[in-house]
Order: sequence, then structure tokens, then C-alpha cells
Amino acid sequence: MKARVNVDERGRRTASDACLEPCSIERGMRVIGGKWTGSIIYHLKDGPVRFNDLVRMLGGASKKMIDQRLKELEARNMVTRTVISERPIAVNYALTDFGRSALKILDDLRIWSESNNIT
Amino acid sequence: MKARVNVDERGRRTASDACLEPCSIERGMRVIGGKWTGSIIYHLKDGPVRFNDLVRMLGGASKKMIDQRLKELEARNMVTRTVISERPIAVNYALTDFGRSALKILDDLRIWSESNNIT
DNA sequence: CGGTATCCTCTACGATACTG
DNA sequence: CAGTATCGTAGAGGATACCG
Repeated sequence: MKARVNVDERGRRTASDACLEPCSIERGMRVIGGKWTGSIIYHLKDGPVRFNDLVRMLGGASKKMIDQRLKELEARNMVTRTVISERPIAVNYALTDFGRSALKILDDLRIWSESNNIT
Repeated sequence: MKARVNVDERGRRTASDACLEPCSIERGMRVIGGKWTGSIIYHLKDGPVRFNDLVRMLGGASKKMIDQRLKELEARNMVTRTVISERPIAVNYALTDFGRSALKILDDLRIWSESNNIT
């Protein structure tokens, strides 16, 4: 967390302290900041959840979106998909350790959001 | 941070623990998760920055986007806009206390993102 | 310098219906 | 139950040019 700022001879801030650090914020956001992504991770915090349970828990999201986000999270090894029975088919989604590593940020965001009445 | 889970008589999770808590995550994301928003806040952490300095620091973003995000942040009282001179006009953007309150989350995200080589 | 205005593309997302 | 397929729209965001 350096306080150093790069300026040119005119005192203008330069690109040298540009996208190196901060782009990691953008990249991180693209992972946990997608629509419903954070909520999905948060809803898996207490253990495995079945697909349609997630659909119910995320009232406003379509199956298509949830499916899409789950696939993204699975591809990043943040979530596992497990078929636990067939006929009727049942599938569990659960957080990996890596997925769990994002929970603190999401909970801090939730707290920040609630304590500041974010609309 | 309750571990309680609501289930119906069939053991399915219900909507009653749905959008109440988790939607605060979605709402928070809409505030600090917009494209470039987190990076802008993060770049203001060491003090006021002028408009074109932000443009330079956020290499990949257009003036239009930066302007738009700054207006959003100003509307939410996370950022102040101050004209510090005219001819040539100069404008400073700075974090408010509220804006600063989001820095911890963003820095945690940055650290998470970097330590896990998020692409 | 600090923005606006304009245009244009693209894809994210929702709604709905269907399937193994 | 757990998805896929298809279609349609809004608006997010980039490129460029212009302005006070």
C-alpha cells in the first residue's frame, strides 16, 4: 500500500502507476462482480445447495443466468458441481476452498452496503 | 451472520432467506462494481486527483466512462468535485469519508485478486 | 483543461418454451 | 429436476469529434 505517486516534470500523474495495481481490482470485479455472482457465492456459504434451491433463493434471477454464473465459477474452481442422484436428477453446488476465500470480501461488502443503506 | 437455513416441508430451501441479505451484495456491487468504479476510488486514495490525471492513470478507460462514473460517485457522496482554477480550468476529485469507507473492501479485493493470479 | 455530443456495436440479460 | 434453446431488447461502453 504505497503512498508514492508518479508525476512527470509538469506535476502530472503518469501512466506508470496506472493499470498495474488497479487493474487487479477490475479483474477481481469481473470474477465476483458479475450480476448474481456474489449472491450465489454468498448463498453457498453454509454448504451445498441444489440448483433449483439457488433459483428460489435468488428470487430475481433466471435459471439461465444462474446456470451461466455457476459454469463460470466452476471453470475458475470456485464451485464444484456434483450429481447426487438421478431420476429425479439432483445436483449439488458447493464452494471450494478458493471459493470460500472470497466470502470475507463479500460479507464486508454486504455489511458496508447494509450499514450505509445502499440503494 | 446466521447459519440458519429456511426449508419447506420437502426440505427445499425457500425464498424467505432469499433477497433480503444477499441483495445487499448485489446493491453494493452496483455501487462499487461498475466498470472502472473501483479503480477510480482506489486511485483517489492518496488525495485529490485532477480529471485528466485520472484519464491517464486509468489507461484503458475513455473520458466518457470516467466522467460518468465520477458523476455517479458524486451523486452518492463518495466523491467531491472541486474547481480549483479557471483558464485553464482545473478540477479536483477527492474521496469523501464515505468514499474512503469503501477502500478496505477494494484493497482486500485487490490483494485477493493478486494473490490468486486472477485473470 | 475538462468535459459533451453523436454514433454505433455488441452482448448481457430477461422471458418463454422445451427436453432428457 | 436440472438444465438448453431461441428470441428479443435495452443499454453499456468504445471511437471520434467538437466545445467553452
